[in-house]
Amino acid sequence: MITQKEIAEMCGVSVSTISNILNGKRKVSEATRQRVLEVVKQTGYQPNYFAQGMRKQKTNIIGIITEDLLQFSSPPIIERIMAYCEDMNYRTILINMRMYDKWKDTWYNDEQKLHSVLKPAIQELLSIKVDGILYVAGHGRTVNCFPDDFEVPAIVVYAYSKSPKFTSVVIDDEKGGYDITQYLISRGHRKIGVVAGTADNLHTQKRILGYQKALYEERIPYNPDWIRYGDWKRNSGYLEAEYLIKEGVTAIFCMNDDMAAGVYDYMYENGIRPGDDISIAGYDNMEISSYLKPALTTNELPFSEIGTKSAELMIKLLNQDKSEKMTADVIKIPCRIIERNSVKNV
Amino acid sequence: MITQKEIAEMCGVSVSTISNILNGKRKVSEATRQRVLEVVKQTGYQPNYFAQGMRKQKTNIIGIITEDLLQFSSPPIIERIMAYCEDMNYRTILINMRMYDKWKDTWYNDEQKLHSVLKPAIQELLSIKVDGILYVAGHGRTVNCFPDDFEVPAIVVYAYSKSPKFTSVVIDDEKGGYDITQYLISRGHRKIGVVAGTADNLHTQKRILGYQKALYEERIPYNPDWIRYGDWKRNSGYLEAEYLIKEGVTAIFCMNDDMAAGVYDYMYENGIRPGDDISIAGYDNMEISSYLKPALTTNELPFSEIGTKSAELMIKLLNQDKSEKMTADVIKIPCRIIERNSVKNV
DNA sequence: TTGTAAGCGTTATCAA
DNA sequence: TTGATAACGCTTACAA
Repeated sequence: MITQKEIAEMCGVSVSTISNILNGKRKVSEATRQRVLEVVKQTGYQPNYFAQGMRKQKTNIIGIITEDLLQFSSPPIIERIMAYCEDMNYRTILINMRMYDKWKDTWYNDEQKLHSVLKPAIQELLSIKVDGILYVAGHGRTVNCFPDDFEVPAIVVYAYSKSPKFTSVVIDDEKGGYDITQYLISRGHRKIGVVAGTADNLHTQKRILGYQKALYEERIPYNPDWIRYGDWKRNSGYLEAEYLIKEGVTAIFCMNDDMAAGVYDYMYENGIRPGDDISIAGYDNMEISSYLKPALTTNELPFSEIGTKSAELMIKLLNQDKSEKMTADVIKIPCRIIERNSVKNV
Repeated sequence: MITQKEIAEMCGVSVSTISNILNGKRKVSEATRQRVLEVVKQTGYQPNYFAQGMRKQKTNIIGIITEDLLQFSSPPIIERIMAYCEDMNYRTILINMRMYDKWKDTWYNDEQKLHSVLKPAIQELLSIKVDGILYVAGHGRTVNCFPDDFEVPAIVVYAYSKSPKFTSVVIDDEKGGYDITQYLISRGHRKIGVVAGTADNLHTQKRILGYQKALYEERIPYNPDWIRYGDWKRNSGYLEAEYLIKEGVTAIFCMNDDMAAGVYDYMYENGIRPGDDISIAGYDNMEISSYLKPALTTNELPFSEIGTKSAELMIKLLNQDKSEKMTADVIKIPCRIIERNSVKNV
């Protein structure tokens, strides 16, 4: 690994001159500049980030902490964060806490478990002197990741920050629920059942709010019995379909595609044609939604936009004056309806 | 960020004493040891990895370079690498080259494109003084990632290293093709068609070899016309199904689940019952395989094992004597057949 | 048993 | 326009 010292020797100048040239800091004669840059190019010299970071106390590195890399939301979010940072000449460093591997699904609201792995992760990033930290949640909820007096710029991604000191970037679930319901209504449906997620889930709650809002705006009465809570799994779509169909709904809004598939299952088994007889809308735009027959109309999760937006905000945070302290905020990214063939006019 | 110097002051000893205690290097009086460790704990002191790495020229960090984090193979492989390294007290650092984002699918055999991003990535890891590098390919093939005289321990994961100097950890495709064919034969099938991947693909070629071997062992004549090359997409399963079925095969081995789904499509459209009338086996064990009706028997890709094995080899490499130079090798990890309902006895 | 000092590769300050 | 030197936080050889 070639160093500035070696370059200096090869050029017959001092290391500070090399450093100055590389950083464009001071006036240097064009002659030496050329000579040095030539050697730098030839040798393929790369600065040592460790040494740089040590000296400058800032590294141009942005730390990313992910709750779980295997969550389907994580890779696309992280990918876009990395892309944006790369474009802006920042490096990234990723710490994967692997919560699911360690605790299955018992950690969502267990602060103790979370902090037992989060604290070392943060320490590591701090010790490495990252310029900022992005916390990428793997499960949407309100999460307490950073202490209120945290000194490094930090943003919470795909979950709501408990502390109002930190900006969160989240899915706009209320709008998502609203849009889907609105879409169904625009196709003439007025009796719309819902296969919701688990009742304690934030996504579930906000999407229901959106559903209510859309009904309200159209002056359609809201019937709480038509909200059926599932567990996000295919079978709970199957189970709740029966109830809703007996209630006489003309459309069913499922809060994920798997449960929508379960609704299809029930319909096929009972000679009801999805789409033609009863309309169905899903959520997530997972692979399965295009495989279903008829292909499922669903709401696409905006992971890429969430990633890009988060990185963008972080870099903005880093480049602002300390004085003008950007106020923390909750940034909501809308979903996009993917129209396929499971919703028909009534 | 608390440093050794501050700890030293708080304890009234020198920094070298602190360092020695922390690294268990030299004899230190139990009294001071206790005192120091107490303060360390209280302050939550964390060593600065930069400084450590600079001084020691070794960091206990393993670099991971991934061709593309969004490939479905990458996250599970990387997850297991990270898990194993964490267990063995190594940190990891991930560089995502994002090849697909940059060049769609035109980069597989374009060394120029590859090296334009790989070289800086390697430089970065080198400058950071990682102890070793794992190269995680996103597309199975023979790849030229490291120069022959590369000084840092390196392993190629999910692809074959062009240079024999480096160990590769790959899927055992030949065994995979063999196992599936063998399985079909054991169910009484003797006329087995294949919907293969693209002809120039390494996975395709090796799986065909396995197919041939299984036929040969059972003295079943090999009919090259029954190998139909697709493009991995669902529709090519649909297209090739027609030919194979007209040829009178009783079973079809598809080299991925998507193409198997295409075969199902053709069968449904033509009143042929998948499983009952003609048996089907897939490959990959993607989500869709359990959704198909009947659920698809398929070969699971051993990403976790590949990840674990790679990390294991790396750490073994790092801990061996320089002298006994472990010989580079090609480690083949077998797939596992997931039996579902698409294969019936004939 | 403990401390001093040099050095890892940079950058910043100051002097020449 | 350039160079010497100190400092960042840590480890280690050597001295005490």
